[in-house]
Amino acid sequence: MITDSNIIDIVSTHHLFSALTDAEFKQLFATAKTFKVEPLENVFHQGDEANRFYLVLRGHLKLYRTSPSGQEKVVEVMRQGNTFAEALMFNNKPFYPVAAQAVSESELISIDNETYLKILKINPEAGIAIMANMSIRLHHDLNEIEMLSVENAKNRLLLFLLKNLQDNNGNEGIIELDIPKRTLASLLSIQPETFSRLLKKMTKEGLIEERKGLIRIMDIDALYAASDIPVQSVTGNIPVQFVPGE
Amino acid sequence: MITDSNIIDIVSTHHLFSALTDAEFKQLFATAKTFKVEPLENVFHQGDEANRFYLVLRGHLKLYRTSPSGQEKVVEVMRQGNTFAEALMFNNKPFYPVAAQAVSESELISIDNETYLKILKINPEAGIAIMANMSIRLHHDLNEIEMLSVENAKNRLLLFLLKNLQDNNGNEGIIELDIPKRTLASLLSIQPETFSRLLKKMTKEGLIEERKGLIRIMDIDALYAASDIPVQSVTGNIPVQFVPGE
DNA sequence: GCATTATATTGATTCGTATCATTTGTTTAA
DNA sequence: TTAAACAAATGATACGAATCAATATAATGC
Repeated sequence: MITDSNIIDIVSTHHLFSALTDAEFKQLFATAKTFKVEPLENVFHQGDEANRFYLVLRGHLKLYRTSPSGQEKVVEVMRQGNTFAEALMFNNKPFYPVAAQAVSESELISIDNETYLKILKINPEAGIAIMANMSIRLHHDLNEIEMLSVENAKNRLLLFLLKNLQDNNGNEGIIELDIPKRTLASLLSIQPETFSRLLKKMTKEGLIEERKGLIRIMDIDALYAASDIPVQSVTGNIPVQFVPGE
Repeated sequence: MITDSNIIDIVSTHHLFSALTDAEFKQLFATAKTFKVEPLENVFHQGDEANRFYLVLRGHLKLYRTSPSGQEKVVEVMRQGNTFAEALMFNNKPFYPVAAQAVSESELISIDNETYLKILKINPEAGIAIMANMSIRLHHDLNEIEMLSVENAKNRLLLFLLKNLQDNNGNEGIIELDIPKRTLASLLSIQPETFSRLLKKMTKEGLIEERKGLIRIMDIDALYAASDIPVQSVTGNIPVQFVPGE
Protein backbone atom coordinates (compact mmCIF):
# COMPACT_ATOMS: atom_id res chain seq x y z
CA MET A 1 0.00 0.00 0.00
CA ILE A 2 1.02 3.53 -0.58
CA THR A 3 1.03 5.77 2.45
CA ASP A 4 1.24 9.53 2.56
CA SER A 5 4.87 9.46 3.53
CA ASN A 6 5.59 7.09 0.65
CA ILE A 7 3.96 9.50 -1.69
CA ILE A 8 6.01 12.41 -0.47
CA ASP A 9 9.09 10.25 -0.84
CA ILE A 10 8.46 9.16 -4.39
CA VAL A 11 7.29 12.55 -5.53
CA SER A 12 9.79 14.84 -3.86
CA THR A 13 12.79 12.86 -5.04
CA HIS A 14 11.57 12.88 -8.62
CA HIS A 15 13.71 15.16 -10.74
CA LEU A 16 10.70 17.10 -11.97
CA PHE A 17 10.02 18.18 -8.43
CA SER A 18 13.32 18.06 -6.62
CA ALA A 19 14.30 21.53 -7.78
CA LEU A 20 11.17 23.10 -6.32
CA THR A 21 11.16 25.20 -3.17
CA ASP A 22 8.97 24.09 -0.28
CA ALA A 23 6.47 26.79 -1.06
CA GLU A 24 6.28 25.78 -4.71
CA PHE A 25 5.95 22.16 -3.75
CA LYS A 26 3.01 22.92 -1.51
CA GLN A 27 1.40 25.09 -4.10
CA LEU A 28 1.70 22.37 -6.69
CA PHE A 29 0.32 19.60 -4.53
CA ALA A 30 -2.65 21.58 -3.48
CA THR A 31 -3.96 20.79 -6.96
CA ALA A 32 -2.66 17.23 -7.13
CA LYS A 33 -4.96 14.21 -6.99
CA THR A 34 -4.09 10.66 -6.10
CA PHE A 35 -6.25 7.85 -7.39
CA LYS A 36 -6.29 4.16 -8.24
CA VAL A 37 -6.89 2.39 -11.51
CA GLU A 38 -7.81 -1.26 -11.99
CA PRO A 39 -6.31 -3.45 -14.72
CA LEU A 40 -7.82 -2.61 -18.13
CA GLU A 41 -9.00 0.72 -16.82
CA ASN A 42 -7.88 3.78 -18.75
CA VAL A 43 -6.41 6.85 -17.15
CA PHE A 44 -7.14 8.67 -20.37
CA HIS A 45 -7.75 7.91 -24.00
CA GLN A 46 -5.98 8.99 -27.12
CA GLY A 47 -7.37 12.33 -28.17
CA ASP A 48 -8.58 13.41 -24.74
CA GLU A 49 -7.85 16.94 -23.67
CA ALA A 50 -4.65 17.00 -21.66
CA ASN A 51 -4.76 19.24 -18.63
CA ARG A 52 -2.80 17.11 -16.24
CA PHE A 53 0.23 14.91 -16.15
CA TYR A 54 0.90 11.83 -14.06
CA LEU A 55 3.34 10.09 -11.82
CA VAL A 56 3.11 6.38 -11.06
CA LEU A 57 3.13 5.70 -7.34
CA ARG A 58 2.57 1.98 -7.70
CA GLY A 59 1.75 -0.54 -10.41
CA HIS A 60 2.23 -0.68 -14.19
CA LEU A 61 0.56 1.08 -17.04
CA LYS A 62 0.94 0.88 -20.77
CA LEU A 63 0.92 3.85 -23.08
CA TYR A 64 -0.42 2.83 -26.43
CA ARG A 65 -1.55 4.30 -29.68
CA THR A 66 -4.31 3.22 -31.92
CA SER A 67 -3.06 3.62 -35.45
CA PRO A 68 -5.03 5.03 -38.36
CA SER A 69 -5.68 1.51 -39.56
CA GLY A 70 -6.95 0.52 -36.13
CA GLN A 71 -4.07 -1.45 -34.71
CA GLU A 72 -2.86 -1.01 -31.18
CA LYS A 73 0.80 -0.40 -30.52
CA VAL A 74 2.27 -0.18 -27.03
CA VAL A 75 4.66 2.73 -27.02
CA GLU A 76 5.93 2.57 -23.49
CA VAL A 77 5.40 0.84 -20.17
CA MET A 78 5.28 3.02 -17.09
CA ARG A 79 6.38 1.83 -13.68
CA GLN A 80 6.74 3.25 -10.20
CA GLY A 81 8.42 6.62 -10.22
CA ASN A 82 7.81 7.30 -13.90
CA THR A 83 6.02 10.42 -15.07
CA PHE A 84 4.15 10.68 -18.31
CA ALA A 85 2.28 13.23 -20.41
CA GLU A 86 4.21 16.10 -18.88
CA ALA A 87 5.66 17.12 -22.24
CA LEU A 88 2.20 18.10 -23.39
CA MET A 89 1.85 21.05 -21.11
CA PHE A 90 3.81 23.17 -23.55
CA ASN A 91 1.22 22.86 -26.24
CA ASN A 92 -1.42 25.52 -26.10
CA LYS A 93 -4.31 23.16 -26.68
CA PRO A 94 -2.98 19.74 -25.87
CA PHE A 95 -4.52 16.34 -26.49
CA TYR A 96 -3.05 13.07 -25.33
CA PRO A 97 -1.40 11.46 -28.33
CA VAL A 98 -1.52 8.10 -26.60
CA ALA A 99 -3.89 6.27 -24.30
CA ALA A 100 -2.85 5.15 -20.82
CA GLN A 101 -4.23 1.95 -19.39
CA ALA A 102 -3.41 0.09 -16.19
CA VAL A 103 -1.78 -3.30 -16.65
CA SER A 104 -1.84 -4.10 -12.97
CA GLU A 105 -3.73 -2.36 -10.21
CA SER A 106 -2.02 1.00 -9.96
CA GLU A 107 -1.95 4.16 -7.97
CA LEU A 108 -1.19 7.49 -9.54
CA ILE A 109 -0.86 11.09 -8.71
CA SER A 110 -1.88 13.68 -11.26
CA ILE A 111 -0.60 17.21 -11.40
CA ASP A 112 -2.18 20.23 -12.93
CA ASN A 113 -0.37 21.53 -16.00
CA GLU A 114 -1.20 25.17 -15.39
CA THR A 115 0.10 25.20 -11.88
CA TYR A 116 3.33 23.55 -12.85
CA LEU A 117 3.76 25.91 -15.78
CA LYS A 118 3.27 28.87 -13.49
CA ILE A 119 6.07 27.62 -11.29
CA LEU A 120 8.29 26.96 -14.27
CA LYS A 121 7.99 30.55 -15.31
CA ILE A 122 9.52 31.77 -12.10
CA ASN A 123 11.85 28.86 -11.36
CA PRO A 124 14.07 28.18 -14.35
CA GLU A 125 15.92 25.42 -12.50
CA ALA A 126 12.80 23.32 -12.54
CA GLY A 127 12.60 23.97 -16.25
CA ILE A 128 16.07 22.59 -16.80
CA ALA A 129 15.01 19.39 -15.09
CA ILE A 130 12.03 18.92 -17.30
CA MET A 131 14.07 19.64 -20.38
CA ALA A 132 16.63 17.07 -19.36
CA ASN A 133 13.78 14.66 -18.97
CA MET A 134 12.42 15.43 -22.39
CA SER A 135 15.86 15.13 -23.85
CA ILE A 136 16.11 11.61 -22.50
CA ARG A 137 12.75 10.76 -23.97
CA LEU A 138 13.89 12.05 -27.34
CA HIS A 139 16.94 9.83 -27.17
CA HIS A 140 14.82 6.91 -26.25
CA ASP A 141 12.53 7.54 -29.18
CA LEU A 142 15.44 7.79 -31.56
CA ASN A 143 16.59 4.42 -30.40
CA GLU A 144 13.14 3.05 -30.87
CA ILE A 145 12.89 4.42 -34.38
CA GLU A 146 16.21 2.95 -35.30
CA MET A 147 15.34 -0.40 -33.78
CA LEU A 148 12.09 -0.61 -35.64
CA SER A 149 13.52 0.35 -38.95
CA VAL A 150 16.75 -1.52 -39.14
CA GLU A 151 16.54 -4.47 -36.80
CA ASN A 152 14.48 -7.57 -37.33
CA ALA A 153 12.20 -9.12 -34.75
CA LYS A 154 14.86 -11.42 -33.36
CA ASN A 155 17.39 -8.62 -32.88
CA ARG A 156 14.77 -6.37 -31.35
CA LEU A 157 14.00 -9.03 -28.80
CA LEU A 158 17.67 -9.68 -28.12
CA LEU A 159 18.39 -6.00 -27.65
CA PHE A 160 15.44 -5.71 -25.35
CA LEU A 161 16.61 -8.60 -23.23
CA LEU A 162 20.15 -7.30 -23.02
CA LYS A 163 19.02 -3.81 -22.10
CA ASN A 164 16.61 -4.98 -19.45
CA LEU A 165 18.76 -7.40 -17.52
CA GLN A 166 18.18 -7.15 -13.82
CA ASP A 167 20.39 -9.50 -11.81
CA ASN A 168 23.45 -9.44 -13.87
CA ASN A 169 25.91 -11.51 -11.93
CA GLY A 170 28.62 -13.14 -13.94
CA ASN A 171 27.33 -14.32 -17.23
CA GLU A 172 23.75 -14.84 -16.19
CA GLY A 173 20.84 -12.48 -15.98
CA ILE A 174 17.19 -12.31 -15.11
CA ILE A 175 14.33 -10.38 -16.60
CA GLU A 176 11.11 -10.07 -14.71
CA LEU A 177 7.99 -10.21 -16.82
CA ASP A 178 5.80 -7.77 -14.98
CA ILE A 179 3.55 -7.28 -17.98
CA PRO A 180 1.70 -9.83 -20.15
CA LYS A 181 3.68 -11.28 -23.00
CA ARG A 182 1.37 -9.87 -25.61
CA THR A 183 1.97 -6.39 -24.20
CA LEU A 184 5.67 -6.90 -24.36
CA ALA A 185 5.27 -8.22 -27.87
CA SER A 186 3.41 -5.09 -28.86
CA LEU A 187 6.10 -2.93 -27.30
CA LEU A 188 8.61 -4.70 -29.50
CA SER A 189 6.27 -4.56 -32.48
CA ILE A 190 6.17 -8.29 -32.81
CA GLN A 191 3.06 -10.42 -33.10
CA PRO A 192 2.39 -12.58 -30.02
CA GLU A 193 2.78 -15.72 -32.10
CA THR A 194 6.15 -14.66 -33.41
CA PHE A 195 7.20 -13.61 -29.93
CA SER A 196 6.33 -17.02 -28.57
CA ARG A 197 8.20 -18.78 -31.34
CA LEU A 198 11.29 -16.66 -30.82
CA LEU A 199 11.41 -17.42 -27.11
CA LYS A 200 10.95 -21.10 -27.81
CA LYS A 201 13.75 -21.13 -30.32
CA MET A 202 16.08 -19.36 -27.91
CA THR A 203 15.17 -21.81 -25.18
CA LYS A 204 15.91 -24.74 -27.48
CA GLU A 205 19.28 -23.16 -28.27
CA GLY A 206 20.04 -23.01 -24.55
CA LEU A 207 20.29 -19.24 -24.53
CA ILE A 208 17.45 -18.62 -22.11
CA GLU A 209 15.23 -20.42 -19.66
CA GLU A 210 11.62 -19.59 -18.99
CA ARG A 211 10.01 -19.81 -15.61
CA LYS A 212 6.62 -18.30 -14.96
CA GLY A 213 7.06 -14.56 -14.84
CA LEU A 214 10.78 -14.78 -15.45
CA ILE A 215 13.23 -15.11 -18.26
CA ARG A 216 16.63 -16.34 -17.24
CA ILE A 217 19.48 -15.62 -19.55
CA MET A 218 21.92 -18.47 -19.29
CA ASP A 219 24.78 -17.01 -21.22
CA ILE A 220 24.88 -13.31 -21.89
CA ASP A 221 27.88 -13.54 -24.19
CA ALA A 222 26.17 -16.17 -26.26
CA LEU A 223 23.16 -13.90 -26.53
CA TYR A 224 25.34 -11.15 -27.94
CA ALA A 225 26.82 -13.63 -30.32
CA ALA A 226 23.35 -14.69 -31.42
CA SER A 227 22.64 -11.16 -32.60
CA ASP A 228 24.54 -9.41 -35.33
CA ILE A 229 25.08 -6.63 -32.86
CA PRO A 230 28.41 -5.49 -31.48
CA VAL A 231 28.67 -5.47 -27.69
CA GLN A 232 29.38 -1.83 -27.04
CA SER A 233 26.26 -0.65 -28.76
CA VAL A 234 24.11 -2.23 -26.11
CA THR A 235 26.02 -1.19 -23.06
CA GLY A 236 27.30 2.16 -24.22
CA ASN A 237 25.01 4.02 -26.56
CA ILE A 238 22.44 6.03 -24.67
CA PRO A 239 23.68 8.46 -22.11
CA VAL A 240 20.69 8.13 -19.84
CA GLN A 241 22.39 9.86 -16.99
CA PHE A 242 21.87 13.53 -16.55
CA VAL A 243 22.39 16.09 -13.88
CA PRO A 244 19.83 18.80 -13.51
CA GLY A 245 21.61 22.10 -13.19
CA GLU A 246 25.29 21.77 -12.67
CA MET B 1 23.04 33.70 -51.06
CA ILE B 2 22.53 34.42 -47.42
CA THR B 3 23.23 37.95 -46.31
CA ASP B 4 23.64 39.26 -42.80
CA SER B 5 20.15 40.70 -42.75
CA ASN B 6 18.77 37.39 -43.96
CA ILE B 7 20.49 35.67 -41.12
CA ILE B 8 19.08 38.04 -38.55
CA ASP B 9 15.67 37.50 -40.10
CA ILE B 10 15.74 33.74 -40.03
CA VAL B 11 17.29 33.53 -36.61
CA SER B 12 15.40 36.19 -34.72
CA THR B 13 12.01 34.94 -35.82
CA HIS B 14 12.80 31.40 -34.78
CA HIS B 15 10.84 30.46 -31.69
CA LEU B 16 13.97 29.43 -29.83
CA PHE B 17 15.23 32.98 -30.04
CA SER B 18 12.18 35.16 -30.36
CA ALA B 19 11.65 35.30 -26.61
CA LEU B 20 15.13 36.66 -25.99
CA THR B 21 15.83 40.26 -25.05
CA ASP B 22 18.12 42.28 -27.31
CA ALA B 23 20.93 42.00 -24.81
CA GLU B 24 20.54 38.22 -24.58
CA PHE B 25 20.37 37.95 -28.33
CA LYS B 26 23.62 39.83 -28.69
CA GLN B 27 25.28 37.82 -25.99
CA LEU B 28 24.25 34.58 -27.66
CA PHE B 29 25.40 35.52 -31.12
CA ALA B 30 28.74 36.68 -29.96
CA THR B 31 29.53 32.96 -29.72
CA ALA B 32 27.64 31.92 -32.86
CA LYS B 33 29.40 30.76 -36.01
CA THR B 34 28.08 30.65 -39.54
CA PHE B 35 29.59 28.23 -42.02
CA LYS B 36 28.94 26.28 -45.20
CA VAL B 37 28.89 22.57 -45.88
CA GLU B 38 29.13 20.85 -49.22
CA PRO B 39 27.01 17.84 -50.20
CA LEU B 40 28.23 14.67 -48.50
CA GLU B 41 30.09 16.74 -45.94
CA ASN B 42 29.27 16.05 -42.31
CA VAL B 43 28.51 18.73 -39.77
CA PHE B 44 29.16 16.16 -37.10
CA HIS B 45 29.23 12.40 -36.69
CA GLN B 46 27.30 10.11 -34.45
CA GLY B 47 29.08 9.94 -31.12
CA ASP B 48 30.86 13.27 -31.39
CA GLU B 49 30.82 15.48 -28.35
CA ALA B 50 27.93 17.91 -28.57
CA ASN B 51 28.75 21.42 -27.46
CA ARG B 52 26.74 23.32 -30.01
CA PHE B 53 23.43 23.19 -31.76
CA TYR B 54 22.49 24.31 -35.25
CA LEU B 55 20.06 26.27 -37.32
CA VAL B 56 19.78 25.80 -41.08
CA LEU B 57 20.05 29.08 -42.96
CA ARG B 58 19.96 27.50 -46.39
CA GLY B 59 20.05 24.05 -47.95
CA HIS B 60 19.15 20.54 -46.80
CA LEU B 61 20.75 18.15 -44.39
CA LYS B 62 19.93 14.66 -43.32
CA LEU B 63 20.17 13.41 -39.78
CA TYR B 64 20.95 9.74 -39.81
CA ARG B 65 21.94 6.97 -37.49
CA THR B 66 24.20 4.09 -38.13
CA SER B 67 22.64 1.13 -36.42
CA PRO B 68 24.48 -1.47 -34.36
CA SER B 69 24.42 -3.79 -37.35
CA GLY B 70 25.88 -1.10 -39.56
CA GLN B 71 22.90 0.08 -41.53
CA GLU B 72 22.19 3.70 -42.13
CA LYS B 73 18.77 5.11 -41.35
CA VAL B 74 17.77 8.67 -42.12
CA VAL B 75 15.88 9.95 -39.12
CA GLU B 76 14.99 13.42 -40.27
CA VAL B 77 15.62 15.91 -43.05
CA MET B 78 16.44 19.44 -42.03
CA ARG B 79 15.54 22.44 -44.12
CA GLN B 80 15.80 26.21 -43.88
CA GLY B 81 14.70 27.49 -40.51
CA ASN B 82 15.01 24.16 -38.74
CA THR B 83 17.14 23.74 -35.65
CA PHE B 84 18.65 20.49 -34.54
CA ALA B 85 20.67 18.99 -31.68
CA GLU B 86 19.41 21.61 -29.26
CA ALA B 87 17.78 19.01 -27.03
CA LEU B 88 21.21 17.68 -26.15
CA MET B 89 22.29 20.67 -24.16
CA PHE B 90 20.46 19.34 -21.15
CA ASN B 91 22.68 16.32 -20.84
CA ASN B 92 25.74 16.90 -18.76
CA LYS B 93 28.10 15.17 -21.12
CA PRO B 94 26.28 15.06 -24.43
CA PHE B 95 27.15 13.20 -27.59
CA TYR B 96 25.32 13.50 -30.86
CA PRO B 97 23.08 10.45 -31.19
CA VAL B 98 22.85 11.03 -34.94
CA ALA B 99 25.15 12.24 -37.67
CA ALA B 100 24.33 15.32 -39.74
CA GLN B 101 25.33 15.46 -43.38
CA ALA B 102 24.57 18.01 -46.08
CA VAL B 103 22.39 16.80 -48.90
CA SER B 104 22.72 20.00 -50.88
CA GLU B 105 25.16 22.82 -50.36
CA SER B 106 24.06 24.36 -47.11
CA GLU B 107 24.72 27.22 -44.78
CA LEU B 108 24.35 26.89 -41.05
CA ILE B 109 24.70 28.83 -37.90
CA SER B 110 25.83 27.08 -34.76
CA ILE B 111 25.14 28.21 -31.25
CA ASP B 112 27.00 27.47 -28.12
CA ASN B 113 25.11 25.27 -25.66
CA GLU B 114 26.60 26.84 -22.55
CA THR B 115 25.72 30.34 -23.53
CA TYR B 116 22.18 29.42 -24.36
CA LEU B 117 21.81 27.47 -21.12
CA LYS B 118 23.04 30.44 -19.15
CA ILE B 119 20.36 32.58 -20.72
CA LEU B 120 17.72 29.93 -20.09
CA LYS B 121 18.47 30.02 -16.42
CA ILE B 122 17.54 33.66 -16.15
CA ASN B 123 14.88 33.82 -18.84
CA PRO B 124 12.22 31.19 -18.23
CA GLU B 125 10.19 32.34 -21.22
CA ALA B 126 12.93 31.15 -23.52
CA GLY B 127 12.79 27.85 -21.68
CA ILE B 128 9.11 27.47 -22.39
CA ALA B 129 9.84 27.96 -26.08
CA ILE B 130 12.43 25.24 -26.18
CA MET B 131 10.19 22.91 -24.24
CA ALA B 132 7.38 23.50 -26.68
CA ASN B 133 9.83 22.69 -29.42
CA MET B 134 10.88 19.47 -27.76
CA SER B 135 7.30 18.57 -27.17
CA ILE B 136 6.63 18.84 -30.88
CA ARG B 137 9.62 16.63 -31.58
CA LEU B 138 8.33 14.06 -29.15
CA HIS B 139 5.00 14.03 -30.94
CA HIS B 140 6.71 13.67 -34.23
CA ASP B 141 8.71 10.74 -32.96
CA LEU B 142 5.63 9.06 -31.62
CA ASN B 143 4.09 9.31 -35.05
CA GLU B 144 7.19 7.88 -36.56
CA ILE B 145 7.24 4.96 -34.17
CA GLU B 146 3.64 4.19 -34.86
CA MET B 147 4.15 4.44 -38.60
CA LEU B 148 7.08 2.10 -38.56
CA SER B 149 5.45 -0.46 -36.37
CA VAL B 150 1.97 -0.73 -37.71
CA GLU B 151 1.96 0.48 -41.29
CA ASN B 152 3.42 -1.33 -44.25
CA ALA B 153 5.70 0.24 -46.83
CA LYS B 154 2.87 1.27 -49.14
CA ASN B 155 0.92 2.99 -46.38
CA ARG B 156 4.02 4.71 -45.08
CA LEU B 157 4.63 6.15 -48.51
CA LEU B 158 1.01 7.17 -48.92
CA LEU B 159 0.95 8.86 -45.54
CA PHE B 160 4.15 10.64 -46.37
CA LEU B 161 2.78 11.92 -49.64
CA LEU B 162 -0.45 13.07 -48.09
CA LYS B 163 1.31 14.84 -45.26
CA ASN B 164 3.79 16.57 -47.52
CA LEU B 165 1.52 17.96 -50.16
CA GLN B 166 2.54 21.42 -51.21
CA ASP B 167 0.22 22.94 -53.82
CA ASN B 168 -3.02 21.50 -52.77
CA ASN B 169 -5.54 23.08 -55.07
CA GLY B 170 -8.67 21.10 -55.65
CA ASN B 171 -7.97 17.42 -55.81
CA GLU B 172 -4.41 17.69 -57.03
CA GLY B 173 -1.15 18.18 -55.20
CA ILE B 174 2.56 18.46 -55.75
CA ILE B 175 5.48 17.20 -53.78
CA GLU B 176 8.92 18.57 -54.47
CA LEU B 177 11.70 16.03 -54.26
CA ASP B 178 14.45 18.16 -52.81
CA ILE B 179 16.39 15.14 -51.62
CA PRO B 180 17.55 12.03 -53.50
CA LYS B 181 15.04 9.23 -53.69
CA ARG B 182 17.24 6.85 -51.77
CA THR B 183 17.38 9.34 -48.90
CA LEU B 184 13.64 9.61 -48.92
CA ALA B 185 13.42 5.85 -49.03
CA SER B 186 15.64 5.61 -46.00
CA LEU B 187 13.53 8.17 -44.18
CA LEU B 188 10.52 5.95 -44.83
CA SER B 189 12.50 2.83 -43.97
CA ILE B 190 11.97 1.35 -47.38
CA GLN B 191 14.64 -0.07 -49.65
CA PRO B 192 15.29 2.04 -52.76
CA GLU B 193 14.17 -0.83 -54.98
CA THR B 194 10.89 -1.18 -53.18
CA PHE B 195 10.43 2.58 -53.22
CA SER B 196 10.91 2.65 -56.95
CA ARG B 197 8.46 -0.18 -57.48
CA LEU B 198 5.83 1.46 -55.33
CA LEU B 199 6.03 4.72 -57.25
CA LYS B 200 5.83 2.85 -60.51
CA LYS B 201 2.78 0.94 -59.40
CA MET B 202 1.05 4.12 -58.29
CA THR B 203 1.87 5.76 -61.59
CA LYS B 204 0.40 2.82 -63.48
CA GLU B 205 -2.72 3.10 -61.37
CA GLY B 206 -3.02 6.75 -62.35
CA LEU B 207 -2.66 7.98 -58.80
CA ILE B 208 0.49 10.00 -59.34
CA GLU B 209 2.66 11.37 -62.10
CA GLU B 210 6.42 11.70 -61.92
CA ARG B 211 8.34 14.55 -63.43
CA LYS B 212 11.97 15.06 -62.59
CA GLY B 213 12.16 16.42 -59.09
CA LEU B 214 8.40 16.37 -58.67
CA ILE B 215 5.64 14.02 -57.79
CA ARG B 216 2.22 15.14 -58.89
CA ILE B 217 -0.73 13.65 -57.15
CA MET B 218 -3.54 13.40 -59.62
CA ASP B 219 -6.33 12.46 -57.30
CA ILE B 220 -5.92 13.00 -53.59
CA ASP B 221 -9.15 11.25 -52.72
CA ALA B 222 -8.13 8.22 -54.70
CA LEU B 223 -4.87 8.20 -52.81
CA TYR B 224 -6.72 8.09 -49.53
CA ALA B 225 -8.83 5.32 -50.90
CA ALA B 226 -5.72 3.41 -51.89
CA SER B 227 -4.63 3.29 -48.28
CA ASP B 228 -6.51 1.57 -45.51
CA ILE B 229 -6.34 4.84 -43.67
CA PRO B 230 -9.29 7.01 -42.70
CA VAL B 231 -9.14 10.56 -44.02
CA GLN B 232 -9.24 12.52 -40.80
CA SER B 233 -6.22 10.80 -39.35
CA VAL B 234 -3.97 12.40 -41.92
CA THR B 235 -5.36 15.89 -41.81
CA GLY B 236 -6.35 16.10 -38.18
CA ASN B 237 -3.07 14.62 -37.09
CA ILE B 238 -3.66 13.36 -33.59
CA PRO B 239 -7.00 12.13 -32.35
CA VAL B 240 -7.75 8.90 -34.13
CA GLN B 241 -10.74 7.44 -32.52
CA PHE B 242 -12.00 8.42 -29.22
CA VAL B 243 -13.67 6.00 -26.87
CA PRO B 244 -15.66 7.76 -24.20
CA GLY B 245 -14.46 6.94 -20.72
CA GLU B 246 -16.36 4.33 -18.82
C1' DG C 1 32.03 15.83 -76.26
C1' DC C 2 32.82 11.31 -73.95
C1' DA C 3 34.09 8.61 -69.98
C1' DT C 4 33.24 7.78 -65.27
C1' DT C 5 30.63 7.38 -61.39
C1' DA C 6 26.43 7.71 -58.84
C1' DT C 7 21.48 6.98 -58.86
C1' DA C 8 17.49 4.76 -60.25
C1' DT C 9 14.94 1.07 -62.34
C1' DT C 10 13.65 -3.62 -63.31
C1' DG C 11 13.76 -8.69 -62.75
C1' DA C 12 14.22 -13.18 -60.18
C1' DT C 13 14.44 -15.21 -55.90
C1' DT C 14 14.46 -15.90 -50.90
C1' DC C 15 13.19 -15.20 -46.27
C1' DG C 16 10.94 -13.33 -42.31
C1' DT C 17 7.01 -12.62 -40.21
C1' DA C 18 2.00 -11.86 -40.40
C1' DT C 19 -2.20 -14.22 -40.61
C1' DC C 20 -5.54 -17.75 -39.88
C1' DA C 21 -6.90 -21.80 -37.42
C1' DT C 22 -6.48 -24.95 -33.42
C1' DT C 23 -4.90 -26.58 -29.33
C1' DT C 24 -3.04 -26.24 -24.83
C1' DG C 25 -2.51 -23.91 -20.61
C1' DT C 26 -3.84 -20.63 -17.00
C1' DT C 27 -6.73 -17.58 -14.47
C1' DT C 28 -11.28 -16.20 -12.66
C1' DA C 29 -15.65 -16.77 -10.92
C1' DA C 30 -19.70 -19.38 -10.04
C1' DT D 1 -14.74 -28.50 -8.66
C1' DT D 2 -16.08 -27.31 -13.09
C1' DA D 3 -17.10 -24.11 -16.47
C1' DA D 4 -16.07 -20.01 -18.74
C1' DA D 5 -12.92 -16.63 -20.31
C1' DC D 6 -8.56 -15.28 -21.34
C1' DA D 7 -3.57 -15.96 -22.55
C1' DA D 8 -0.11 -18.50 -24.73
C1' DA D 9 1.69 -21.97 -27.78
C1' DT D 10 1.82 -24.53 -32.04
C1' DG D 11 0.96 -25.61 -36.91
C1' DA D 12 0.12 -24.47 -41.86
C1' DT D 13 0.11 -21.04 -45.25
C1' DA D 14 0.57 -16.64 -47.70
C1' DC D 15 2.56 -12.47 -48.79
C1' DG D 16 5.40 -8.28 -48.39
C1' DA D 17 9.50 -6.67 -48.93
C1' DA D 18 14.56 -7.59 -48.66
C1' DT D 19 18.30 -9.23 -51.27
C1' DC D 20 21.12 -10.24 -55.20
C1' DA D 21 22.03 -9.28 -59.90
C1' DA D 22 21.77 -6.69 -64.06
C1' DT D 23 20.60 -2.85 -66.79
C1' DA D 24 19.24 1.87 -67.66
C1' DT D 25 19.42 6.67 -66.74
C1' DA D 26 21.28 10.77 -64.92
C1' DA D 27 24.93 13.60 -63.07
C1' DT D 28 29.82 14.93 -62.90
C1' DG D 29 34.35 15.80 -64.30
C1' DC D 30 38.02 15.98 -67.78
